[in-house]
Amino acid sequence: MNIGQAAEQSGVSAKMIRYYEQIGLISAPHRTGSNYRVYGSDEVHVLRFIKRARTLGFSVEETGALLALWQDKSRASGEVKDIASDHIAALETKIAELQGMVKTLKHLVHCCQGDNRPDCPILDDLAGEPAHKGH
Amino acid sequence: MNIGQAAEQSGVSAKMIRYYEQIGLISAPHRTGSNYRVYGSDEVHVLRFIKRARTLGFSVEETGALLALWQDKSRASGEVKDIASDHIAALETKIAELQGMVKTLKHLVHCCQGDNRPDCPILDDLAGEPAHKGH
DNA sequence: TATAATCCTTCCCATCATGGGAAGGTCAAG
DNA sequence: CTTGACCTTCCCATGATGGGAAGGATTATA
Repeated sequence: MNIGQAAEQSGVSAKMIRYYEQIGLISAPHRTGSNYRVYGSDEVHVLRFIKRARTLGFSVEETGALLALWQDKSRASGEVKDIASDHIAALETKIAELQGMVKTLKHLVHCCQGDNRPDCPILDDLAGEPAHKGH
Repeated sequence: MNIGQAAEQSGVSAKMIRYYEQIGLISAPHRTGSNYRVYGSDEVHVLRFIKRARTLGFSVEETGALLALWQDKSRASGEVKDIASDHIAALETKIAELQGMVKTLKHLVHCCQGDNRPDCPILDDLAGEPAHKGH
């Protein structure tokens, strides 16, 4: 199968398949006499694994670690659990950060009249000016 | 004041100040005879505004729009409110997405023994295999 | 005053993951 | 045998930031 089919079956674009090969995440496939990459179901399976990991927010580097563990028959599941747990913690930190932003912005929007007057507490906040009215 | 002081007083690195100038977010400051950039308190005020907006997760482009509204005395606060509201919606979408990832990962981690046995439901999920045990 | 340390300047490169597109070779169907 | 769809490699762009080199300017110290 050519790279186009492999892309379609795995959900990973042909561009990205070549990129993953280039950075060593996947190994170089066989080539036809005319230099086309040839993939089989094993390779597509690997690509699907990568796609799923990326969808779950693992970085390419983390995905590589998970892939190595997946392909290592004698691996210990503890390592995988650690990677996943670390990733959960990182995601939760990010979520908390975004929630902090939302909270602040909602407060500002709530204070803002949103009419045609130039007075705007959102801009005042950005400019570092003290709030004039509590709520 | 030189760029170093302006950076210190605004919390924006000298590198980024030059970058913001380059992309037109801020205007080019005066230069000394020896080609040093010179900043005053007005410029620092602008940089603080930018810093605050970036901290709240606005993109540089959005920050530029807010900056223009801030500097436009006849602006309507409704425009600002719209930008902020859109940004809140985008943040909330992102948060929901991350929460979805966390939920899936927590489920997988919960199912994983985390011991030295090679059996690992997390990897099985990534590989697209059906789960064997409910919970 | 001479020299060293600290600043400033521009310029290039790297990140991370992805896409766009050009120039050119290959293959299959009509 | 032509046409269109595919493949190849190579370069460039994103967004926001940092690193670092090479060289000029200023400031502090010996």
